[in-house]
Amino acid sequence: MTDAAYLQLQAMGRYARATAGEAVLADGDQNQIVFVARGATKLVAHASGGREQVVAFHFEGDLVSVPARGAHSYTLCALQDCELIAFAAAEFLGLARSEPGLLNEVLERVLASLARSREKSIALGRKTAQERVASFLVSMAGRIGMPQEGGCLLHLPMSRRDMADSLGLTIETISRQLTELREAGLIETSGRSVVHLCDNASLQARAGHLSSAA
Amino acid sequence: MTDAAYLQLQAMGRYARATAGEAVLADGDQNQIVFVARGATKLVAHASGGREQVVAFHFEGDLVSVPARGAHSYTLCALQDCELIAFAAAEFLGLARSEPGLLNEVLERVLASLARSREKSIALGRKTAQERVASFLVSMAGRIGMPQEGGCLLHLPMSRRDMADSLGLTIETISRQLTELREAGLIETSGRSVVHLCDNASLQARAGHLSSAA
DNA sequence: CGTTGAGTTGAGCTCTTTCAATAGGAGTGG
DNA sequence: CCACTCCTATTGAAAGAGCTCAACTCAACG
Repeated sequence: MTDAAYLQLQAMGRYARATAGEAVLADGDQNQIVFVARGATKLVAHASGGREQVVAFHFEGDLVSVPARGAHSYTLCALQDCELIAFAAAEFLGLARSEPGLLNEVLERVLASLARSREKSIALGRKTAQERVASFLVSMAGRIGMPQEGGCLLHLPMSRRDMADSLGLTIETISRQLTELREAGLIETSGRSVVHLCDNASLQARAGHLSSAA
Repeated sequence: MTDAAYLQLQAMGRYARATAGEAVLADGDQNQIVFVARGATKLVAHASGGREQVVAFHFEGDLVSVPARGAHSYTLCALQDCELIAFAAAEFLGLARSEPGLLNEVLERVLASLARSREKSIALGRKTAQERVASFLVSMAGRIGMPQEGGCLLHLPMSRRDMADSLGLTIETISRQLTELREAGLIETSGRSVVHLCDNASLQARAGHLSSAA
């Protein structure tokens, strides 16, 4: 990227800090692009009747596309203390047009987001509660898990409610499924947010993933 | 776009025809980008146990990103007779890098796909059967509906099974909900695939959409 | 060390699914 | 053009997965 472009980017980006639990960006009238410099966030969609759906989680280094308000409204919320850089999507893409490298990078990240969103659709549309929870753990392990001998260690920054709102379940069901997975020896838990995945292969099987041979 | 780029694009694109019901593109080992020149398609994800989730529908002029096989496999299927142009995503993006206009166009379409995918997540995660069907109709009306005085006319190219697999329901539930909407006077149906939306406002209310005042 | 909110566990209920039977549409061949 | 057939869609009754409501337990923090 050229220095000039970099400066422009800095000029149009709004830097923001947010403390855990805080709404960073309420739904506006235009699309936003947000870069998560530090921390973790959730993108929450609001439907009628106060129902909420967590549409995506984001971690350090992730890029988030926050849609303008339409049939539903969206809010970006901090799960932990965060540092964020927000851009109006139109401006950002206008600049990026003259910076193919940047544009390409953004496109690849957006494609990855799309792929994750589709995986979520599969879970929400066709999987049982247990499969959803297992899928969630496997997915999180891939994004923020710390590999250990004989497993993977997870520090989940989100609450049971966040998981429930992400998986289309209730907190009670999340709790019950975690208990079942624990009793099956697939995971170990410690406190509210630490999960140790003991048997990734079995977990993937319970996640309803296609076996690679299929 | 330059002529040279256009020629390159033509050279790397694979043209394909498909008849209704046919699988156009089984899951490969690399991402694909497909342009729907004519017809309509569905992108189907396969989970264990033969379960299928329709992840997206596409119509004439749409661009589809078909993911490589991962935890689930994806198949692009023709709903009607189609003409398609398929690219290996890596090649396509390589060329697009030198064509910012093209890249930008692709990015905007992918962002639109992401937004639709998220709307689907809301439906699958937090909406009742009736709300899902109403949302589906409203969404389809926006994409392929023909406005009429006092409503909107829809020719749905997909079967009840496709709708069910898209909305995370069964064909029986789809049928029952359509009946309810018909009896409530919100829609009229004719044959298998024609639906007339009589009252868009009420339909949006039943879709669980946020009222614009909220 | 107590308080408070988050998480877990249990029992009954609801919405959607499942299973089964009927009706309807589209295409075919007489 | 109509009758026949097959597959899709509709409708009904029973079963099940997850939800709701309620009580209890635990962990973090002052």
